Amino acid sequence: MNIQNVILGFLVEKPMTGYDIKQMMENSVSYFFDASYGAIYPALKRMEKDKLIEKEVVQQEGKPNKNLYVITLEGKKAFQAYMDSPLNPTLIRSDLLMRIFFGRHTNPNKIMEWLNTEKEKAQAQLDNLSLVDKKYPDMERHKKITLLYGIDEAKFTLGWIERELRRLAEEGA
Amino acid sequence: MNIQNVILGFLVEKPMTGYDIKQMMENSVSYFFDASYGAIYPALKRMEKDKLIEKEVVQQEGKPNKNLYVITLEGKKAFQAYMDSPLNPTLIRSDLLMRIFFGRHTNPNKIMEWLNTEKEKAQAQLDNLSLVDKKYPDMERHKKITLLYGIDEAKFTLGWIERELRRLAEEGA
DNA sequence: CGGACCATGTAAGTCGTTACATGATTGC
DNA sequence: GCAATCATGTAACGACTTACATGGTCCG
Repeated sequence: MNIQNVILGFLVEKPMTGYDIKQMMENSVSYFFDASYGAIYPALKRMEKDKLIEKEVVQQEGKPNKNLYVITLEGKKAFQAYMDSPLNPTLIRSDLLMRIFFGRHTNPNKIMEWLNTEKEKAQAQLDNLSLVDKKYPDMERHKKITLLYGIDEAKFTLGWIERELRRLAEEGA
Repeated sequence: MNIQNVILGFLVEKPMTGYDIKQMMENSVSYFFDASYGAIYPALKRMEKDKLIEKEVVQQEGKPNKNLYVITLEGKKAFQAYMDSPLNPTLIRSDLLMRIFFGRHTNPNKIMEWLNTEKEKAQAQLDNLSLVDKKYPDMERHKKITLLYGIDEAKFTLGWIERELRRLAEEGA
């Protein structure tokens, strides 16, 4: 999976601008994929050149013009090829776990700080996704599956962090 | 967190070769960080040039020579600087979730295939980590915390996958 | 005698990120 | 008046991965 596959996936569902795509990603897949504008815009250019998508300039009053991208037949085929290709392994890179792993070379307070930082993030994630879930009760089946996964995962992470914090507090006492 | 920080962390604990470091990573932090030889060896060279580590060539009989790397005082300081720097956010990139997200553009069988592929991986992860846990009962505290996290996470993933598989089977029936 | 393990390295390519650059409107 | 939102883009750089290259020992 790369940025191109993801963009194709969104454009299969409806035409969008680079800006739209970024917004979409942020409030739907951000907890398992993210991309910057610096990745999205060049990708769109490349894909247009490769005839996977077509640009349609939309004039707007009081706003800058938009480049609305529409997927082509070739683009749809490329997306299908991605969906038919072998599954790529999940990538995880956790600075928190790495630091805990080397935790004996720091003081316990720092570990608690890290855990608290991460706890807030997990809580924010949980709140945000729960809100999305409430806001769109008729969400498409598959999108809902991943959303619920995100919620479950945030709860799992939160639970783990809280248990660790409690343990560290007890040991410190 | 980058490869250099991680290498420094290992070398703080004891001198190692590039090969050792790779082995270590594979059976301790591989479920939240991984690196290839193509990343490790160049990093070691760079770090030696930067005086963070020193090379000691070890002659061996019947085996190729080893480059054993020892951390310097400067290296230890660099590691401490890393441990004192702000925590970096966890990075997750899940092809499985992305494909499920776009799952309505494929057939249900494919989704079950993906889930089964991932289930086997999670099971292998769980078995492997459980074995490590059993094998080293006196593991250093912090390393054990991350190991137990890995075990819990694998169980969580496994549970989720199994629930989804059951749901899909029921709906398909 | 073949595969697994030990051991190190480079070159080319991929795929991004960060920072910079621009500029209008809307709401507080 | 200032921040946020809308909207697009580039240049420099970073941080890898993959494939290639080499070669010895140990075990079944």
